[in-house]
Amino acid sequence: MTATSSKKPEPYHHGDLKAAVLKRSAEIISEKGIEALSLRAVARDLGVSHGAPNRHFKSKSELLSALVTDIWNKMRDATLRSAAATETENPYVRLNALGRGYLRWALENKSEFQAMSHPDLRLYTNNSVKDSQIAFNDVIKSAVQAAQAAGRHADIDPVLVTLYTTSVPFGAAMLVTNALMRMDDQVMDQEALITGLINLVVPV
Amino acid sequence: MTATSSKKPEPYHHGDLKAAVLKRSAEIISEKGIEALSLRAVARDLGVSHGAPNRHFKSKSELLSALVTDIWNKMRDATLRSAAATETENPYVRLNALGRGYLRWALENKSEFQAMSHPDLRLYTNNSVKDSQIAFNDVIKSAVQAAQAAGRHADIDPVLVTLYTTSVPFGAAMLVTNALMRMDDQVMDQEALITGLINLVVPV
DNA sequence: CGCGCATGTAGACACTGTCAACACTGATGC
DNA sequence: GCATCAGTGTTGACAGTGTCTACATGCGCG
Repeated sequence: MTATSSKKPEPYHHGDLKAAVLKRSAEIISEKGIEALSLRAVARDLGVSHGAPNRHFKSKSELLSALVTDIWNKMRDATLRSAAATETENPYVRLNALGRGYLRWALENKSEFQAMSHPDLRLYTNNSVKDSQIAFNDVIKSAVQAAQAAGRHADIDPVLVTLYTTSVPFGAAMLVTNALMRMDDQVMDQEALITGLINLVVPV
Repeated sequence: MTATSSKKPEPYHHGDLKAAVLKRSAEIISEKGIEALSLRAVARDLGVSHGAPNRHFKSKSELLSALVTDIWNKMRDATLRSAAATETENPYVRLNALGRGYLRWALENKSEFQAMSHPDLRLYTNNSVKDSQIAFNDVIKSAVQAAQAAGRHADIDPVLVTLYTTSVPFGAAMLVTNALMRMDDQVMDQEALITGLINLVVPV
């Protein structure tokens, strides 16, 4: 029955179940989407009893929060890396690169992106998730305001400009990954779409 | 026990259970959000056995599809009404009004808007939902192309321009209704936000 | 060495969607 | 006018879920 029946007697304590649960959960989300994630399924996959994960996560919400916090951070890193790669101080170029980096990450990590914005997270807003969101939003806000200082929509309420600037890559990612918008024949190359779209919001 | 115990003997057949289920489901979504919707809860609310709704909806998915189709249509009507109210043929003004109408509807019908874009709908794409989406997207696409013909981003791929134009109201609605973006102190009047935001995408 | 606390197990509970077997009702065909 | 039968509602079952509690185990610290 058990894979390691002869060699290891499957030690009573897993060793690092918490990390294993997080890892396997992330895999399931990537492979089958966040809908397919269940505590019991993860426990089964790890050859552990159904109640074991509860020792490490008081609720499914808590597990989700941990996962999504991690996803937010990975997204932020990818986005910032994309901006850093331009090696510029031109705020337009930087903002443009941030937008492209964000959108590219979302399209290439569809499941994670969907998990980030999953409605289940609305119910029990963990603070760590909120903190990650705020940290990322602050980065964007700064970049937007730097561009404003350089003349982009200089005379408009920064809150409005930030919302506008954020809405495009985010909204496009949602529309495309959720197939809410029919992309006729998607003959368009993904990178061309990313560049073309972001250029409409932040011309360089 | 039953409310009408003496007068009506609670007839075996409900009369129009299908409509009642749809109505009550829509109410639940509006009041408590789509997460709180369960077939059994609806059945309880209607004083009917837990299996009864299955006679009218083979699955929860089917119920959701019917609900969301209806929501899409109501959203489309509200949006088109907003555009019609301008009584103009200027494609810029019309497109701007469409954007404002869409965003206003989303903000004022938060639960319905969230239901429209709920990931559960990804699983089993009913055709009626798809048709409603396509019908609405076609309207938007036409309006966008009319504006292109009048000079707005005239030399850019229409697919790109449509995605861009749609992303702003949609993305903003998602960000605001899901509280994914921190709206600092939302001192800003809602109508000012709507107008200001849409003016950034479709200046008039 | 022994004890305590963290961890894992096993079972129970309430809830969900879905299905099949049964019951009732109203309309249709004769 | 009556039998039949499709439509509708009921009931019970099943598998699955998250969460809780009582119990078992074993690691590490005093």
